[in-house]
Amino acid sequence: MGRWEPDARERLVRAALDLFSEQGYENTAVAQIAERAGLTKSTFFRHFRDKREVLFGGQDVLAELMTGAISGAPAEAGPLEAVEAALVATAVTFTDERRAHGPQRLVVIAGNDELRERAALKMVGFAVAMTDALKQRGVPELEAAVAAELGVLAFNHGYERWLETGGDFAEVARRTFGDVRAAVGSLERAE
Amino acid sequence: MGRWEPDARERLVRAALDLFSEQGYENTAVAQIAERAGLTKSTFFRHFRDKREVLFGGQDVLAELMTGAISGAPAEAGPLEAVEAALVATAVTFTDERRAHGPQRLVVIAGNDELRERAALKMVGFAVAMTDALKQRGVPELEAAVAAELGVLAFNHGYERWLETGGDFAEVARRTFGDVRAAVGSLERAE
DNA sequence: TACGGTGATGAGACCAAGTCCCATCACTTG
DNA sequence: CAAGTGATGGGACTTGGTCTCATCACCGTA
Repeated sequence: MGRWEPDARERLVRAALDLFSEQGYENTAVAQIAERAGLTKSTFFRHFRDKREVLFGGQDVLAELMTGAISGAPAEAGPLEAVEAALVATAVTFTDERRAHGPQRLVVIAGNDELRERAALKMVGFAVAMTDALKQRGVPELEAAVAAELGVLAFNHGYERWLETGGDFAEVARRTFGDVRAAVGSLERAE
Repeated sequence: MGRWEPDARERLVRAALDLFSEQGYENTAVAQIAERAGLTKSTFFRHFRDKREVLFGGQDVLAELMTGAISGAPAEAGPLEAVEAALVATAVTFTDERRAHGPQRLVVIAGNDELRERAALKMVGFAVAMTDALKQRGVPELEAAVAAELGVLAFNHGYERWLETGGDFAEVARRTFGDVRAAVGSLERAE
């Protein structure tokens, strides 16, 4: 796998993130990102399906980790325990490097509709993946959907918490999921 | 408000829906949709923000109905009751005409990533709107988020059910939301 | 009946996203 | 050292989306 300047993909991500922060997402052309990374437009689209995807690389891995954890959970585990295992399983991808540009990334995404749209699709993807994995364990459709949705909610809140506080993501995820479950309990008791 | 051939907007929707069904979303150019509707590309983009939006018109009205119902719910109502009221409040928009092209619309959306993306964003929009409205009632952040998410889940399942069975959407929504709440209960009891 | 105002449309230039195809270059292997 | 492989460069091309200006139908008023 020959190549001259290594890490083309990461250089593109860095360049994109910086340019988006400096001048906004829509004022940045793909050609400009490629140029700053010392590459061309062609190469950019060889690494990323489209302009948005440069900020969402590796999310398919997360979905696989989640479904794997749910399928591999002990038979006695309930749906919510399986979902918690799914969240914990994603912790391996939450590296220091990822934490470094996380906040910058969130700001950029929040500031643009196209990017929020892509983010929403990714979350739906997680929910669908977990729902299917739960159904495969014999969990009824609607219970699976609810459990998965709670999991996604905890994942998002946990991610933000992790960016603020740092530490082990598995720990943060477990705590956040516990908070979500407590919130569910409060709702049920409320009437 | 002068105009010669009336209902330009609806003609565009019809033309788009038919063309998407016949040849697929990505094989259909905006110019072609406009042509079939007896209009031009310019006019299309005057009615819809982008090509996707032709399938999602009027969804902002839904969000307003939801937040309105939550804000207007009696003070004694718990978060889940308020969310149920939000779902019921959207029923006024579920007309026979909407039910007529609903299934066709769902098939088209399911067959294309861009459209699923837009649909996902709309659902997130609902969730955020309901969460904010609940927080304004004094519901804690996380409880509000959970309640809103359960509401969106019920809304989606309810919509599909309504397309299959017909009848009053308010009725279907109430029943579906009840099912979702029951599923939550099962999850809690499961461990 | 003639007039000007208003709102919706048509027409076309223009830019950037994304696709495609082919040439080229670095590096590896026999 | 030659052939092969994988990543890149470059440019043509289509289409989504924006923008500006001209045009047309209708409405109210004098």
